[in-house]
Amino acid sequence: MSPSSTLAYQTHNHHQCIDGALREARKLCQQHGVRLTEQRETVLKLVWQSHQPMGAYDLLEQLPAGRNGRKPAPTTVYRALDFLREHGLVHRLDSLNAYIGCPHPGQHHDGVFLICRQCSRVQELSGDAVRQSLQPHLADQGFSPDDFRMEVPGICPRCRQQTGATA
Amino acid sequence: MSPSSTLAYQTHNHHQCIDGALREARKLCQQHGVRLTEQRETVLKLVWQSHQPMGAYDLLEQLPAGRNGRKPAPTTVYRALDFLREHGLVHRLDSLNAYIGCPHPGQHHDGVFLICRQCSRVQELSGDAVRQSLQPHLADQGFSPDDFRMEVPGICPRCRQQTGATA
DNA sequence: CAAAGCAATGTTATATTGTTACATTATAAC
DNA sequence: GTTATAATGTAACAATATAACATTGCTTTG
Repeated sequence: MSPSSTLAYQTHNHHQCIDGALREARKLCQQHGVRLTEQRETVLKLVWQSHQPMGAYDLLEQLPAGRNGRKPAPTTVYRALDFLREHGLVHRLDSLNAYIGCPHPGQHHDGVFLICRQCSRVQELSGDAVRQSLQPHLADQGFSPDDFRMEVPGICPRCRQQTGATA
Repeated sequence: MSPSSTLAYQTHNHHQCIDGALREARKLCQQHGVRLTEQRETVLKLVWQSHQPMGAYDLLEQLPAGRNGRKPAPTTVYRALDFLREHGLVHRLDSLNAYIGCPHPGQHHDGVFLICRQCSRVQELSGDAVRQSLQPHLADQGFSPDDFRMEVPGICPRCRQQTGATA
């Protein structure tokens, strides 16, 4: 696991996160034989501007106007997000209607997302433990899962320190 | 765990599910000292008409007109759903923007929701196993979780039999 | 290179889901 | 009964997402 994947709740040089994400993205798209166009890369950069998930319309607002000088329409950003999600570069957080960059694209597509309800920063963990623990119960039910994504709201270490919250 | 909580993917007398849910709801509301008004009960019944989650506007369509003969507004159904959720009688499935009755209200508020992508029926399991398996990793991160709800899309035993799907 | 075919983007309109604010009515407490 | 509070009605609107069709731009191949 790359170092950048455990940094959401620590001070770190975020440029490295961004650069790493873009490098990974270019590599993966080349491997998959698909095009990381300028717009797609722009949206990916916008998603990666922080470890906080971004709404589609927030991203839209930040997209630069096209050559005609007009602001892009929602479709634009949704298409870019669809592409990035198909190739595992971005995740959608259903509990927030928001999107966040994947710190280790191409490795596994499951994941546990720790979402701080205070600062809204998100840390992605591997979903392996959850999958393991769940598998026997699913077998009991005869249920065949597609994936094991999970969103866990709570308080991150940083915010707990600052506010003194204990729960 | 009551028998009704393991029946979503089996043929069963669904009236028992409905009756049980209403009985439980009345009991719980009395215990909590809150009012299960007619509208709230109506919405709860509508949610429980099947093991398939219902969208808020689907519920709204089925709500009877008031004494003035006019159809209720969205607020109406959202308020009822908010109430039912606050008291653990109904869950919201974020991945579907839809609502489903809780088969064991008042027991635990976590849960794993198996969602069949074919028939869209939902089976709720206990979230204990998931919580257990995740706890050490959360401790590693210093993260204090609020809850452990999880939505797992997949294929239920019934649909797998019918379609021969293997994955 | 030119033309064809396909991928990506532009454009417009609309669907779906959910909320805010304020008025009115019903229930409970005194 | 009167008052306080909870519940519901009503109207407008905000936020998120999709559909349908036109246009532009790559890229492949003759």
